[in-house]
Amino acid sequence: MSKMKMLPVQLSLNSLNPGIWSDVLWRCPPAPSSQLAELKTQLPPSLPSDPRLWSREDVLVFLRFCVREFDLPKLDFDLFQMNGKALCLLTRADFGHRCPGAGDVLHNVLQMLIIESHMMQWHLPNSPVTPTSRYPLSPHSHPPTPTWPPLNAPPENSPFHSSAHSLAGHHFMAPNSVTLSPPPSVDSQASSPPQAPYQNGGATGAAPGSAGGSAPAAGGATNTSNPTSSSASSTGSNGSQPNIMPMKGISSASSNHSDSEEEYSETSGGVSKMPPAPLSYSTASPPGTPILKDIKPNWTQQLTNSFVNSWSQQQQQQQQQQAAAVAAVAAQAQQHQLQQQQQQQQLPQKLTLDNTAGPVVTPAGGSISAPTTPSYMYKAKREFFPENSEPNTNGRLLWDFLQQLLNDRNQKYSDLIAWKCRDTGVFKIVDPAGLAKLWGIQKNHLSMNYDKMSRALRYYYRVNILRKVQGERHCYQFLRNPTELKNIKNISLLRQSTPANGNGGSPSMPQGSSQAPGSPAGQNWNPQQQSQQQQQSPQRPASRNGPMSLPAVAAVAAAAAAAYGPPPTSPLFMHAINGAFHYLSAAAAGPPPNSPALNTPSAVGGPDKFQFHPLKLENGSGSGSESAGEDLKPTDLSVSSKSTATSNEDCYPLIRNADGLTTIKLIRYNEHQVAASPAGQSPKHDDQQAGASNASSSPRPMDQASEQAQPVPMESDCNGGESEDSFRHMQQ
DNA sequence: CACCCGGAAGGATT
DNA sequence: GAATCCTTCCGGGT
Repeated sequence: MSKMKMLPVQLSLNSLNPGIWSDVLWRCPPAPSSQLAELKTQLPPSLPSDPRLWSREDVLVFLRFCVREFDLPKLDFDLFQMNGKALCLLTRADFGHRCPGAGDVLHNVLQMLIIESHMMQWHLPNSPVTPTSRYPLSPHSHPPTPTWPPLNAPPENSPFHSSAHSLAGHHFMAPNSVTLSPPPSVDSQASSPPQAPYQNGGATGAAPGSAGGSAPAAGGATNTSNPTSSSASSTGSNGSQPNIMPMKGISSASSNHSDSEEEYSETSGGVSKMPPAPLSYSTASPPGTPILKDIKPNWTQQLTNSFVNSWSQQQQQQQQQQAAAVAAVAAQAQQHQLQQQQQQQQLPQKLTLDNTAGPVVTPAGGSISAPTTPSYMYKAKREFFPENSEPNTNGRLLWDFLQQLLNDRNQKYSDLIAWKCRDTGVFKIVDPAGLAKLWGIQKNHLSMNYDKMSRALRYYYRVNILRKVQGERHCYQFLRNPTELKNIKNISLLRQSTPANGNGGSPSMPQGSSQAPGSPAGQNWNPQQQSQQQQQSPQRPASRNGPMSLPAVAAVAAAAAAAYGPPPTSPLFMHAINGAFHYLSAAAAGPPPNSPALNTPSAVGGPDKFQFHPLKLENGSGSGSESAGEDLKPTDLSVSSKSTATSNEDCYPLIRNADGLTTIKLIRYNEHQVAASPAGQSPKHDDQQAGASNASSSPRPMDQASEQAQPVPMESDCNGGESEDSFRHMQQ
C-alpha cells in the first residue's frame, strides 16, 4: 500500500547523490526508485521489461499485479484492452479516467518501467524518441500531463539508477519520448535557416526510429514508425491519445536540439562547420517537426562525440560526462579545448549542478517548488510545467536564459557568459557567437547569431530589464533581478512603465499598474542603476519551474541528439529536465532552489550565484523584508538583502504591493541622480534607463545620462569593485 | 570591421 | 484577434 502510492510519488531524493542524479536525469529519465526496483522484481517474470512490448495479456497481467501489489481499487480491465504500446501512450489522465482511484499509481508505475526500459535502450542509436515540440512543455501551453513522475523517482538507490548510469545512454527520453508533443514552431526553425535539411534526409532517418517519440501529435505520424520506441511511435501513430503531453515535452526537446545544433553550426559562424553529413540520429523528424533537420554534422558530431564521450565516462564518471556534454556545447561555441578541460574537470559537476542550482529564481510563490511533499510528483510536474499561466519561462525568454547561464552554480557557461559583477547585475558575454548559438538552440532558431540576439537584448532596454554597459563590449547589466522579472508576467508592463520613466521618476513603472508602492516587484538588481524599477504590476508569482539550466540541458540534449538521434529539443526538453532536475535536486538538496526557503538570505546563497544582492529594502526592515518576504518572497535576490531600509543613498525602498511583491523604487534616484550622477559616475550607463524610458519615444535613450544618471556602478568591471561597493552602499 | 543602436516588419506563441 | 516576445533586416553611428 504505502508502496503503492509512494512508489510513484515518492522519491527518496535525499539519499541521492545530487550529482549523479542530475547526470542521470540529463540523460535519462529519472531512474526508478529503489522501490521501483523492488517492484520490478515482483513483476511477473513473463512480462517483458519494456512495457511497450507487452501484449494485451501482459497488460492485464501488469494491471492485476498493480492492483494486487498496490492494493488498488478494482479496475475495469476491459478498459485496458490494449497492448503495451498503447498502454504506454496513455496519459495520466487517461489512466485516471479508466481507473479513477488508481490511475496515478498505474501511470507512475508504468512510467517508471518505461523509463527504465528506455534507459536501457537509450543508447540505441535509433531510439524512438522524437520530439518535436519545443516549447510544448511550456507550462502554459500544455496542460497537463503528468508524465514526469518517473522523473521524480529519485534514483538514489535504485538500482535503476545505477543501471542507468551504466546504460547511460538510455536516454531519459524514453518515457517522455513517448508522448510527443506537437512541434511548436517547427517551421520557424526550419524556416529559419536555409539550412539544409539535414535531417536525415529529411526523412529524418532518425525519425523513424526516433520517431516514435516525438511525432508530434499533429504530425502524428511523422515517424512514429519506430518500433522500438514503440511508445513513442505508438503515440504518434495512435494519435489516439492526445494527451501525451508530458512526454512530448521531452521528445520535443530533443528534436529541438537538433535544430539548434544545426544552427549552431551555421550560426556559430562556423564555430564548427560541419559537413553536411547528416547525423546519424534518427530523429524522427516529422516534417513538421523542427527538430533536427538542420543539424549540421560537424556540430552535431562534436556534440555527439563530446556527449558520447562524456557518456562513457559517465559510466565511469557520471558527472563528468554530462559536464562534457554541456561543455561541448559551450565549447563548441568557442573552444573545443575548453570543452575538454571542462569535461574532464568541471563538466561533471556542471550539469548536475546546474540543475540543482538552476533555478535560481523562484517564482514568487515559493510554493512552486514544493517538491518535497509527497504528492510532489504531481506538484512537481506542475511546477515544471506549470499549467498555470505562470510565466515560467524556463529559459524561453532571453533574460531568463541568460540568468540561468549566469547563475549556473558550476559556472559551466562561464565561457559563454559571466558575471562581471553579480551584485550589480553586470555581466559580460564572453563568447557572443557561442552564446547566440546556444540561444538559438534554445529557441530553435537555427540562424541565430549575436547580432540578432543582441537586438533582442536591446529590446530589453526599453523595458528596463537590461542596459548596456557602455564602453565595454558585450557587457550588459540587468536592471531587474530574475525574481522580479519572473513576477512580471508581461514585460509589456514594464514597457508601459517605460515611457513613464522618463525620468521622472520611475520611469518605468507602470504606474498604473501598481506600481505603486505596493507593487513592487522585487528587487532590482542593481539598485542603483536601475532605474527604477518599476514594478510590475501584476505580478504573479509565478510558479516557475525554474531551475534548470537550460543551456546545460540544451547542450546535453544537443549532444544526445547528435549522438542518439532525436535530440531533445530544447524547451521541452529542458523543461522536462528541469522538472526532473528540480525535483531531484529538491529532493536531494532539500528545498528546491526556488523554494521559499531559499529566499531567505542564507538561502540565497544557495545557489551560489544567485544572490543578487539586490537590495532589498523593504519597507519594513531588512529583515522585515523577509517578513515581507513571506509575502514577497522575492526570492533570491531579495534574500541577500540586507538592505535595510536604510536609506542609503541609492537604496530603493521596496514597496510591497498587494500581491506581496516587493518593488524597489528608486527614490533617491532622482535626486541623486541629479546630483551625483550626472557626470559622474556612470559614465555611460545612463542609457539604460534612458533607454527604457525613452526608448520608445526618444531616439536614443542612451544619452540621457542625465535622466537616470544613476550612480550606477556598472562600469564594466564591476568586479566587485566599485560597483559592488556602491551597490553595497546602497544597500546599506 | 566589429560592435552597437533602434526602427520596422513579421512570425510564433499565448 | 490582440498582445507579447522576439527574430530578422536594415541603415546608421562609433
